[in-house]
Amino acid sequence: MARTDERLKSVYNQLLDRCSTLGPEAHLPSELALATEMQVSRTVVRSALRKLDENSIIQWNGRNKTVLRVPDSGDWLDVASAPPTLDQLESNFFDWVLRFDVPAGTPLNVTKLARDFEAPSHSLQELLAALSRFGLVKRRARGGWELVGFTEEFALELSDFRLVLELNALKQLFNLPQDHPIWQNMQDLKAQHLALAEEIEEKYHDFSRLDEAFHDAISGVVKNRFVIEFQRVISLIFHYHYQWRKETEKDRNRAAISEHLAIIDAILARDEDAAISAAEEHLATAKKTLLESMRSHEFV
Amino acid sequence: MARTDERLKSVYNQLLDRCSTLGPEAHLPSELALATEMQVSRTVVRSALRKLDENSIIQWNGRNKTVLRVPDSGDWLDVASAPPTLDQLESNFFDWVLRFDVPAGTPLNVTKLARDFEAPSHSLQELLAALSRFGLVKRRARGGWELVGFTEEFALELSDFRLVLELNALKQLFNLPQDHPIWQNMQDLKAQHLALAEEIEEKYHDFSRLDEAFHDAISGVVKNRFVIEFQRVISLIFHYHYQWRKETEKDRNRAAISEHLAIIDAILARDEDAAISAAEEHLATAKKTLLESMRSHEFV
DNA sequence: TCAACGGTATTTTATAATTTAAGACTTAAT
DNA sequence: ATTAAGTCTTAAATTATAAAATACCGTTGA
Repeated sequence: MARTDERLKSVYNQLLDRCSTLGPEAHLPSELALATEMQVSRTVVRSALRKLDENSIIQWNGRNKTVLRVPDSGDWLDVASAPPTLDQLESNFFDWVLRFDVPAGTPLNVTKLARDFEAPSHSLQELLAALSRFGLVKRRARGGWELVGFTEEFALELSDFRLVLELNALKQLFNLPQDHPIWQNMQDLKAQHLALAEEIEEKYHDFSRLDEAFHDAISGVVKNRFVIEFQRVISLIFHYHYQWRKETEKDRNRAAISEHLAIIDAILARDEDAAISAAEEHLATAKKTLLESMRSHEFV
Repeated sequence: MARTDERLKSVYNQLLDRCSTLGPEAHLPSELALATEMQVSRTVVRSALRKLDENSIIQWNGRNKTVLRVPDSGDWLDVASAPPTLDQLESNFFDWVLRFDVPAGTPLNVTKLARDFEAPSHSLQELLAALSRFGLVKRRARGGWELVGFTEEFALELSDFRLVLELNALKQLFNLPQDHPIWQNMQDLKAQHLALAEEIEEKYHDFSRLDEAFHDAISGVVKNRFVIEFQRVISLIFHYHYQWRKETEKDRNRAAISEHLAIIDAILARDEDAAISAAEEHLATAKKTLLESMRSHEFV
């Protein structure tokens, strides 16, 4: 019923390492120096030093910290595996929802999810609170959470919003100076697309990576925290979605490559109108595919 | 270390009310009926019934629940005032940040904020987690939170994003059928703007409400949960910001009214290009004002 | 006979106690 | 005088736990 002493253990082990390399009789640096180096507070360093003193590995007396003996292998504490970060947790969550086609309206059990994802339930609560802002989950009337999930409506709205953001990015792209790296980046992407088109029969799986790179390149020109955050969620959802909907992957990717190339060519030709209409077309296809694959799975 | 029994107390009191009106000898409805009516689980109803039985206000025996006596005023339990909802909490938070010009980088103390806002610290945590998605606050390296806040950069990005969203809304507006309520709405708004322009000298304070109504009307045509959520945050920030930055309010509002009218006229004339350029102009002014008022406060 | 009801047991949620960690301030040593 | 160590207060993170929700099952009575 308190926080874990993982940090203490970690610092203790790091100090053991230090004692090993320094050897007996050596003196350890100041508390502050150690704290800064190990990126923890002095309190933790002092706790670890006290523990080392108790275990007679060092003798600690004021600012005098003398190594008594070289620690042996049994002295190291095994530090529990760190819980997943919020980003990892988010990925896990999307992964779970899409992999198991979790239907809309499913009640989300925080405790169970926390167990499954091996995360503190408290982090789950936070993740759900954050996702509720995007309308992906919602709070139930008398406590608990519920998946709103990937309904058709959600997919439509997601795609529409993606369109707004990408067209905006595209417009901004044309205002960039000639020496901006984006232009070279587009040349490179064109080459990569052409290369993949050649070998689409075998390597069609590689498209997913290229797709992400392409959209990231375009969206990346917009330096706006709101756009960036949304883009993150959008690409996460598209990414996971396509990962579990692979029926007509080859054909779909072949088509997408030529659509990408149309956009790239328009960009390289500095033809804004052409680029925008090509992008509109591409995103319309993406929307259509998303909806079709959802329906074919009797998803929702 | 458990949830509060506020719900139990509330149900207990409601049952007391019922006993009062029914009078002695009367029978209470079934557990399920009571639970459905009071929007709680049967467990709570049963706990409350047990308590009433223990206090000899009713006699409870299986499905027989007889009122023994009319409760007197001392029987009612005083139920603690409900903590603020997440929406209220959010408003309180913005209010606090802008009212006190809380500078960027300020560490946010969850416990202290929870005390100040009289909310469970757990709700604060949730709010911060959600706001971090909009880049308003961020998690610090070793625990805790920090206000990113209303830096100039933030304001710029906010305005830019607002522009993207509103122009998008405006474009969608022109696709709406002739019998859509928006057109009448615009007529009404025009009248209200003209009326306020007449009396701007005295009533310039009323503009803030009208401004919100105008922007809400335009943004409201977009039925997209992502847009709506963002719009909500954006208007919240603009709202609070203007509430605490009143220097040149009269002039600013006078100018804004005529800009609004330009947009409205273009909309009513079904002139999309004119509407868009008028809106671009208006939002550019809003951005300029936002930045100026921030600078004049040596804000940040 | 069967639908509604109450009893019981099992989750699940929300909260607060608890412990670790952080940080501010004070004192001591070089 | 400057830097480090000691002391103490406060905050954050996590778990233990009571409260509430819910699922299940036997019972009652129309």
